[in-house]
Amino acid sequence: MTNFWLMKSEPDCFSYQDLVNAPGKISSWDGVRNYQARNLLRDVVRIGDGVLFYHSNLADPAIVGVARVVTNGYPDHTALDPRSAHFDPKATEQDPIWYMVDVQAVSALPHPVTRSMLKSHPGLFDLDVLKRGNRLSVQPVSACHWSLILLMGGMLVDPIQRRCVPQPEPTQRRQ
DNA sequence: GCCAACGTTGGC
DNA sequence: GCCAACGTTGGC
Repeated sequence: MTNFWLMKSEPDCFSYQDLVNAPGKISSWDGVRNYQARNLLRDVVRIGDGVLFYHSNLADPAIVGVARVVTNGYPDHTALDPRSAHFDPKATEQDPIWYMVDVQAVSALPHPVTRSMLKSHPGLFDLDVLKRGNRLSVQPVSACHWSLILLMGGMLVDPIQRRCVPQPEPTQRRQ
């Protein structure tokens, strides 16, 4: 069963283009230091899951691309490195505390789906990232929201599920 | 175990 | 740059 996620990153720190430029278009998603997100990365996120790449902390935050999870969760070794910005003195080899997955860029959205676009779509009123004060850097996305956001971004073929994106049922039909 | 203080996130 | 929301820390 494929699950879908939204992952947030400040593009000044790590952008979707940085992921595209990485060897094999793959990078570890390291530095997550929140227990709720850690639990998702360690226990729930799985190889093959789809990722919406969200650029945060901008004048106009936006979902800009699709990525794929290419590893299950494994210990985030940057927590053990005193030189790392994400060093955690409580982490040890025996108890790494923090976990990460690797993600691979799949396709940029033909056009970014901005936060204001997300907010203005009635089908996305309950999207987690739009909720006030939601700071979780890894958030679950429903299959419906996933498809809808791909369509809004101009992507007609789902590159994760390898099929046409299902068109939403028209709510009204002309005679 | 409570809770005030503090640091961080991130939209605006 | 402001500030609300949230998570963590640490004194008690």
